[in-house]
Amino acid sequence: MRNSLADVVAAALRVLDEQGLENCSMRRVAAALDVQPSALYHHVPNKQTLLALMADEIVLGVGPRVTTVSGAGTAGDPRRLCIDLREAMLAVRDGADVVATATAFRLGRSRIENSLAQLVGSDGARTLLLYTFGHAQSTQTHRQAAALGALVDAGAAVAGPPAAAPPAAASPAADPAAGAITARADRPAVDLTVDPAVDLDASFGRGLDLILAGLAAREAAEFVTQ
Amino acid sequence: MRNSLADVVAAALRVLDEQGLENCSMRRVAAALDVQPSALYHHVPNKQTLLALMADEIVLGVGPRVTTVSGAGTAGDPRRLCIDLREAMLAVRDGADVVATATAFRLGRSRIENSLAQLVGSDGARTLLLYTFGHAQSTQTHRQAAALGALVDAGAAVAGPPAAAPPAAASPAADPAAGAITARADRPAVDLTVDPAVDLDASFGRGLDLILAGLAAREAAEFVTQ
DNA sequence: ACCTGAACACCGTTCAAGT
DNA sequence: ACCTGAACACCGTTCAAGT
Repeated sequence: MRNSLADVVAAALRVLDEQGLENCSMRRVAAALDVQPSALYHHVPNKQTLLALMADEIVLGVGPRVTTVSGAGTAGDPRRLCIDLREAMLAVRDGADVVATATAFRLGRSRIENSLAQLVGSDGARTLLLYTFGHAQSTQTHRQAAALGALVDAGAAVAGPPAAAPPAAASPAADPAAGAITARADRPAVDLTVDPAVDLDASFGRGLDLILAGLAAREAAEFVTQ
Repeated sequence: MRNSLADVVAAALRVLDEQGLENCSMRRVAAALDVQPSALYHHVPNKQTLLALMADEIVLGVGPRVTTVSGAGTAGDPRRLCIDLREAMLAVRDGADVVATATAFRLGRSRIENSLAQLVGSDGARTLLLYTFGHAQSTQTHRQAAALGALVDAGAAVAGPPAAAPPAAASPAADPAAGAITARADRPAVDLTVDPAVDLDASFGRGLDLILAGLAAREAAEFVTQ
């Protein structure tokens, strides 16, 4: 016996984290295992299935915390669950895309959506889940773009009038009016990745609170109606 | 003069809608224009830029409705705007993925996020926007999987014990406990695409209302605090 | 059970060259 | 300005065959 399915999934996750989703090919996963590409098809019927298994692995540790210790982490906090989910996805490169896509297939039947549903009902669960996916995917894409832009941007100063929309990655300040202000300082553009105007972790928390406030308001309304 | 940039974008959108994102290759777009693949690079520096232009086109008509006619559509309704945005994305195959990815690059600077921000503030805007993206992407992926599963599923009845997770598209009822109940009726599984347990359009509306309720609650709280 | 080797029908992008 | 033709370094998947 040489490689197990678990080996394949683990190798695929390594490749994903190191090279990103667009470079996470069956051929590269095979290479990481020192094996021919065709060997993977003994373990997995196709790439889509492998991606689904990777998604399961990424969110494996995420679930309701049933530690009955009184204190910070109360049992079954929906806010905590969403934050944990987001962090698990952000922990591996392009993890949000992989998990969101795989979960969409089983919409309404995923383990995490069910956990959330027990805490806040099915409408609240789906809203929280899909908001979390949307925010995580945006965060991850935005950060990668910023990181890539920071590498490119010394050479990208003046390139002539762009006939249409400029390539997204090249121009951090996409607004043409702001271009003249920001462009062409001699200092390297250090703070692109940080971008204090958009602290995405804090932004996520505020959105979460907004949804939870909506749930609380609904509960209060139902109480009055009774 | 033969093809303009607009021609290229239009052709790309046609290919996207007919063949889906994974088949929307530069080579196929070129073929749709009766042109060599290399010709596209006269209009566009790379595929990513083309996708961004397609995204802009998909959401072109979406914006605050400033019709001052008293009645159904009041000026600048955030709920209407999100629904319009979602419908515009769902109207073209894989449109949600394309738009969500392109918008992530300009997070905080997109036209639609700004429109929303004027109505509900920046936190509310981002929450609504990213929830809308998350829900639309899930909806679109789920529907495509269901449609695909409906084609396959006659032959997919019994295939032996799946060592790990089964390919997502093949098994509509992923829960192993539910399998014995649902599996192997002689009738064709007609209602897979409809799936009344998950009416995703209504689901989206309820989540939207939840977020808007949270915003209203926050406003009320601030009013009290003053 | 797990893998090799070869093949098939594809990709995005570059570049010299044409009109 | 817009396009061709050829090339480069890749894809996912299949299939007969080996051990």
